[in-house]
Formats: sequence, C-alpha cells, structure tokens
Amino acid sequence: MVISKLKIYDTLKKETLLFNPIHPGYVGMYVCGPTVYSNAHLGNCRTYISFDIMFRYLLHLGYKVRYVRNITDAGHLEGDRDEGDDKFAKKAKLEQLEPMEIVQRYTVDFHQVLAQFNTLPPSIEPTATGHIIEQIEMARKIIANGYAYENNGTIYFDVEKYAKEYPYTQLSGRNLDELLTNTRELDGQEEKKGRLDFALWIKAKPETLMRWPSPWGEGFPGWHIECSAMSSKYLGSEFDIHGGGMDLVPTHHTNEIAQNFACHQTNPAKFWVHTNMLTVNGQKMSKSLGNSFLPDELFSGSHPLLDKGYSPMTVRFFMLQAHYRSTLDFSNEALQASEKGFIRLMKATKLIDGLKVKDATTIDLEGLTASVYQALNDDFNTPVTIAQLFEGVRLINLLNDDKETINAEDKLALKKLFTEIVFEVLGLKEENVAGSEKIDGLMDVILSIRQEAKAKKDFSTSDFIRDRLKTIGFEINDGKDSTSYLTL
RNA sequence: GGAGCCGUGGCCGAGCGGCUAGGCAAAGCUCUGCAAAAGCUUCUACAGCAGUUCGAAUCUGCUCGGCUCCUCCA
Repeated sequence: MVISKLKIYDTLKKETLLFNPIHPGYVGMYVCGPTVYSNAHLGNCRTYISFDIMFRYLLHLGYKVRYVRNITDAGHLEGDRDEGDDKFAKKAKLEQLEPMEIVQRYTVDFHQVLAQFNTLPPSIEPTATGHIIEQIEMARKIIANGYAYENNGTIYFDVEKYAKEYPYTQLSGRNLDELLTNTRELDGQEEKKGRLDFALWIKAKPETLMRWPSPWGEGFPGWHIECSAMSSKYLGSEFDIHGGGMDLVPTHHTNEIAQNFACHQTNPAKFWVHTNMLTVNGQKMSKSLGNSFLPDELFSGSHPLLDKGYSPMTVRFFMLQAHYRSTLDFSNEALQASEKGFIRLMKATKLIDGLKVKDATTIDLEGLTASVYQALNDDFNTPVTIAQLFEGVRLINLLNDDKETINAEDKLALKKLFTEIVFEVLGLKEENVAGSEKIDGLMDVILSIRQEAKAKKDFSTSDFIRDRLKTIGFEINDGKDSTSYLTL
C-alpha cells in the first residue's frame, strides 16, 4: 500500500483534513444517486465521475471500499410540497406507463451512460422502494425520540424542536432565524407545525399510484429519509464519506444529518464531500433552465451548441482538468483543447513499452511520482495530477527521441506510474483501439508501398497515402529509419 | 431581500503570502523531400481602487461584474 497522506475537504467543518478511516483499512462511502424519472444529463455525470475518481483512488491506496450509491425510485415530490404526485407518477401518467416502467427505463439509461464514461459500478446500489420497511422503522424511531409528529397520516420532522438541541444549519452555514422568516409561504402546508418541517412519510391520496402500508395508513416515504435509512443499513450510523452535488447541501443533506442525529444521535459521515456544478455559458446546467446536454447529444455532436461530437473519454478528461469543487464551464473550445490534450497523453502512454533501455536513467522519475501522488492526496486534485502527467509526457517523448535515457528498472516504474494513474485512478481508457494483427499486417503492406514510392521520389503517391490514411484516422509519422502509425 | 461563491495571460483551468502550474491556440527554431509528430524558445497574467506586509493573484475593506442556494435539482 502506498503511504497515504490523503486530505479531503469537509463541507461541515469547512476545512481540508487528513483522511483516516474509522476502521483502519476499510472505507465506507455513500453518494446520493439519481432520481430516475428522466435521462441523466452531463451535469449529473460530472458528479458521478468525480466520486468515481475518489472511489478509484481509495481502492488504489489499498483500502477495501464499500461504495453505496442509491437509486431514488419513489417518494420524490414535485416542488417538495409534501403533497400530490411524486415525479414517477407524474411522468407515468404523462406517458401512460406504470411508474416502475419509468424507473426501469431511466435506471437502465443511467447505467449505460455511466458505463460509457468508464465509471466503476458501486458496491451496493440500493433503491428506495426496496427499503420501505427501513424507512418506516427510522421514522418510528424519530417519532419515539420526540423529533417528529403525525398529522393526518403524514409524519413531519420537527425542525424547530431539533434546532434547539442540534446545529441544524451547520452544513449550509445559514442563519436559522433568517431561514424561518425568509422561507416562502407555500400552499397546502397548513398541516405542518413549523414552516421548515419536512415530511418523513406522506399519506397517499386516493389517486396515488405508488403506496405502501405503514403504521400511519397507506403512504410513501419522503425524499430525505431514504438516504438516512439506507446509509445506516449498509454503512452503519457512522461512516467515512458522504457525498453528493453541492445543490444538495442546504436541504437534502441538512435534513439527512438532522434525521440521523434524531435517530442515532450521530453525524453519519466523518467527511461531507460536495461536487460543484457544470455550467453552460456561466449558468448551471439543469433541466429546468433548458440548457442541459444529454451525453448522447455530446457524443454525436447533435446538440445545437456543438460544432462536432466528442468521445466519452475526451469528456471525462475534460472534466478531470478542473477540480471537483470548482464550477466547470462547458464550451466547444474547451472540449477541443481537451480532445487534443487527451490524445497527446494517450500517445505518450503508448510509447513507454517501446522505449530503449540504457544503463543509466537521466530523468527524475522519483520527483515526478512524488508530485503526482502529492496532487492526488491534496483533496483529489486531478488538474494538478494531469499537469504532472504532462511533465511525464514530455520526458517520455524525450526518451523516445533518445535525448534522455532510462534503465530497465525505471522503465518498469514509469510504466507502472502511467498505467496506474492514467487507467486505474483517472479511469481513462484508449478509444478507437484498432491494433488487431490483421490491421497491423495491412498497414505494413500499405506503408511498404509508400516507402517504395518515397525511395523513387514519387512524393505525390506517398503523400496521397498519408493524407488518405489521416482522413480515416491513421496518423503516419516518418522517423529517421522507420515509419510508425497511430490510430486517432 | 437574505446566505455564500467566483472574476487568473487569446481560450480552458491550477495555485491561495515570496519559488515555472498544465492543456489548447499563436510565433520562431531543430528535424523532414514536404509534412506530421516530437523537442526547444517566445507571448509571464491575476476585475478595479485603497490598505496590511520587507514582500500579495494569494490577507483586509470598498466598488464593479458574474454565478449558486434560500423551490425540485448532481
């Protein structure tokens, strides 16, 4: 195991602290997953790619990680008014489908999209509908502990009572009094005692499609309770990392912490980790603003704001060139720059195997390795990690041009560094893998014909071959005594 | 209205008291039949104003501009 001095920023304490797992060698991580009532857009993907990096790096450091990411497939209301249809029922009525057909469709879509971005599947992916009993049980405990009350079949969390004993607004940094006075007056909330109270369990109306029996009659769970119930079930009442998008801080995660304290008297997570938003022209990408990109529109280039399509790995690389806690602006120019940079990185990575071995090493491999790990240990700073890798790219190219030398042992270490960081930790992979034996053979034939033409100074033929190959994705590079090709 | 974040060279984006970020683009050079690739070199910036400091992109205050949250949102 690499000696880790990993530091992570905790939203609750508002500082970057040394990470030491609660149980040495083991890490429990919970990330709020998607509500599967529509297609995942790129902003959603950014969050899950960010947590994928954390998952991968923790695994790389040798931890046994249990990564739990839920699927919200019930109980998420439109407008959080604690009444009316949930998002699935609404969409189901619209499309004349069963709510669970909606859930299935978008769960499959979510998995396909994330697989294209080469994210690892979580260890456990629990659903809200599969944990109704746990949610009811948790609501009962919170009632028994005195922090929730029933009104006509609906259970509300008593925020004002809770806030007298616990720092309810600690995560968001808000002032409770201002929240109480500034919160908007919403319709249909006269059943609540306090205006900040939120529902743990909601009574079903006659037309409600998704409903379950409970001690308080038929109903369905509130949104926030599912994460509290499922994280407690699979990771215990205290675990290492709880993550999600920054937009979950003021409501969802604030309420989750409140539920956990009210039930278990504990803050569930040692580190609260939040990813920043993906923006388009400076504005948050979101469905309601109508500026969201679907991954497929990006890959194919069919979105009106794009000049061309970009591959999943280009997009992943693009996202990793910004830190997860910064906003990242999405544009053609930025994507194009990333595309070229990514190709350069992959080309150099492929060159390592063919480097000539000498007696001595003239590059500072130790320094390079140390700076790469230093960057990753600094709150998963992938942009700096990549900057260091490009220093390595320069060195690889110098080695390839015989301007520096490397011995056998260091060549292995260089190979290990690039393989582990580029592929395992950053989760990048080669695309357009051609290199089959038949293609190699075919290219040998074509290149030898071109070589003959060059020898006869028939440059129009040799250039024709080179240009045509370029248009179909083969880059021809004439070396001193040999010619190589790369697939782009 | 309240809470908070941000404004870095042509573009993207790190840094967060002194030390080269990096990628892309542009220019020059080396190499080459010409290219490409690669290497080297150049462009050395921190919204504005004032202050703290031996020293500020980095700390403080104000101004301007943008964004997020307070309503579902990753």
